Amino acid sequence: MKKTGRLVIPRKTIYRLSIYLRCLARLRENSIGTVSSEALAKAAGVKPTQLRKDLAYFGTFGTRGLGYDVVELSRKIAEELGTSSLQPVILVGVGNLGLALLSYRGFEKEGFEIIAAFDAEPRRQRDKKIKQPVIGMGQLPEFIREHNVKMAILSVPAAVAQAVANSLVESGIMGILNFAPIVLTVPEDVMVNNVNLAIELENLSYFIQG
Amino acid sequence: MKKTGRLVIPRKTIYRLSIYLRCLARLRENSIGTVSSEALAKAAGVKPTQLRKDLAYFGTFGTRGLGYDVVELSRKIAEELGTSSLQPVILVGVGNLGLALLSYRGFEKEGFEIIAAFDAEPRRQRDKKIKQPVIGMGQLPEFIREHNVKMAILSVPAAVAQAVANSLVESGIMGILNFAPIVLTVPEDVMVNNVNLAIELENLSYFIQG
DNA sequence: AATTTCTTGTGAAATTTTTCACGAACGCTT
DNA sequence: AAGCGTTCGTGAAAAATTTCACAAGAAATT
Repeated sequence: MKKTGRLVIPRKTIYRLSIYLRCLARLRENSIGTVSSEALAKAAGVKPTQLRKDLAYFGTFGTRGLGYDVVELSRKIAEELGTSSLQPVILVGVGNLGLALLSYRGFEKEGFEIIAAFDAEPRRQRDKKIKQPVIGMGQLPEFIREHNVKMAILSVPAAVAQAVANSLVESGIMGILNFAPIVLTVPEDVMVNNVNLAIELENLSYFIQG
Repeated sequence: MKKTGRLVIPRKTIYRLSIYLRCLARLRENSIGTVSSEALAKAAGVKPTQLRKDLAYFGTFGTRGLGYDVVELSRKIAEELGTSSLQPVILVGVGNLGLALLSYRGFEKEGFEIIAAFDAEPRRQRDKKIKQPVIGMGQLPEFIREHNVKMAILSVPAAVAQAVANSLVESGIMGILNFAPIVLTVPEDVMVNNVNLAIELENLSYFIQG
């Protein structure tokens, strides 16, 4: 009963696949060769059946009675996520948060590299800790096309976020990680993921006072 | 048909309430006094019926034929979220990301203040842009109790995240905004929100290459 | 004040997501 | 090689969430 036709995988499942991948990486570091759905699910904070359902969307990799081969499963998930190859990313908006993200090196070891930063006032390049060039907004479209960049981190003020997003999309950006606290309007085939730290804190705040 | 007994409001709804609140703030800045569910929903990126359902969880505030009073609805949502009062927050782990978050002033105007930072090596206080004191981990429990802090931002390396989380919980922290790329195990009444920027990028990457 | 127009609030339907339950497949032991 | 104990894969059930459809209520208009 193997379906070769690619099913649509829910967004939530994709998120969880990323989590599984990180748990598997830790297992691999500890030289663990095989893992059951129960153990991996526990490490990922989900139920075993959910893990198995998630994997079932794109194949069957386990061995009954034994579990999953850690290396093989890692490879399959990475392949499905398309994380195998490095993705160049640009960052737009070198304010407080933008600068913070640039100085954070955590992306690199996960397969992403911020290759350049853009700002309306590029002379703000005062911070020595960042290695990326800070370029004026005028050169943004040209840079995106030349380097065939598909993903952008948007950390500009809310007031200009939509305008900048429009420009990004026009130049060929297909995915935006948006830190501006507004809902961006983009064409259907462009993907936006929102991150709003204030909302996360607000959310915590709600649930802890019940 | 008014229910006085408090319904359990789904987590997703709480997230959206935060979004509505920000949209309403923008309307207020523009001196708009009244808004329909259709207009507000569009600004928030949801369907009108969903907005109305979300609000219905904790009351009925609209006027049929007219819409919602922007100021009143803001107040009601803020009240429901418990955002009315300032919440003190601490940050643990002044590495790259932690330092980045400290220098980011975006929380303040949203009702949260990072009152102190902690690190195993507090002498890392090299950055002049941050105003918060960086304190040794030894004083963490004492500080939490003395200042009655309930929320913490966790930006330590994955390897020590669980241990630090345990210590936080023991000292009385009830909500953790976790940037460490592992799933924390905490008591049921403690809330954890995970933020993983690499996963967000990975997720984008998946959907743009379909 | 009656009528029209608009927009909310909500029960019901539809959809999505999660969980359950169990047959099937495999390794291990005897 | 037969039997036992695990653990996967998956159709079906359950739960959660979203959307629909429309009655009801309020303002605006004539």
